[in-house]
Amino acid sequence: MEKTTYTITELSREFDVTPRAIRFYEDQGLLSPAREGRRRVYSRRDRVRLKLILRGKRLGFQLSETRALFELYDSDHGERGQMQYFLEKIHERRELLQQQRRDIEAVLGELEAAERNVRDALRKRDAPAAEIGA
Amino acid sequence: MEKTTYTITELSREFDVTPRAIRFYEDQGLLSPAREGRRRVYSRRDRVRLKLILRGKRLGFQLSETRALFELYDSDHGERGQMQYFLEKIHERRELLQQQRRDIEAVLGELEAAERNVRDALRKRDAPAAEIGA
DNA sequence: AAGAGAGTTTACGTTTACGTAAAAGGGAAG
DNA sequence: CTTCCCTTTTACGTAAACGTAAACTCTCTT
Repeated sequence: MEKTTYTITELSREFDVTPRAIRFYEDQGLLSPAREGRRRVYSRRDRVRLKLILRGKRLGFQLSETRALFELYDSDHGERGQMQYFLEKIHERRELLQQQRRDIEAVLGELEAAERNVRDALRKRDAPAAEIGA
Repeated sequence: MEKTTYTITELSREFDVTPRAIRFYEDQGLLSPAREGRRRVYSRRDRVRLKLILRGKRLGFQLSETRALFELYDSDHGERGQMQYFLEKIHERRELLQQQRRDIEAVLGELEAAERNVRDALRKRDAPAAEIGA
């Protein structure tokens, strides 16, 4: 059987975040785990959301932005206005991500160039005689 | 002739940041423009650095991290230890960027799927008769 | 019964990256 | 000279995302 519920410490270990952070995401309206008495019980849906939150963070999303996307996703898909709005948001986000990807390509390229330079310099140190051109 | 110096407002307009931000980067040791009296005069090197700072920001670098990279880059390339350290930093940074790129691919994929869903839903609204299957 | 260990609430503290306002210094235009 | 505009310095303010500490509550375990 696949695991179907999680405690806060399980999730915090799996994703390497503190329980404090997870509770904070709940405060901000990004998670809403069930309760068993006072204790929080996380479903698989909660777990997926946590994963999405963290991925969003890695990409520079603010929590409020991620929450807005969740709300849009949960909202009434029948409302035409909502859907158009959602499409706009998707478009904006895509532009940002594509810019980010270009930035990454640029930096990766520069890193490679820098690495080659350093390696060359190291080679010259290790075989200084070669510098004479023989 | 290519432009060779810039004022703070020129740069702030070109890159769409406030002068306040540019001065702040200087406070943090990321820029060190010349002075003409009290006024700041930015060279092309300063301009390049500003561009790099902003790109770093888009990728989630903290200013302190960008500064560290600048310092490494400026530092004594003759010192073997420095060079090894630089290579390590490059490696770390590359791993992070590659993870980020994977995140972006994932999100772009999800955005596409979400967009298709919404567009389908819109089509069904616009041609409800087709739902019957005729 | 008593302690250990995890989880909870409440609330104040902290860091990063600037925003914003106040006060003052040129310089160039009228 | 006065006015206007840009720039500078100084300094306090702020939002986001938690960290950290205090004081409880439960639930076992010994």
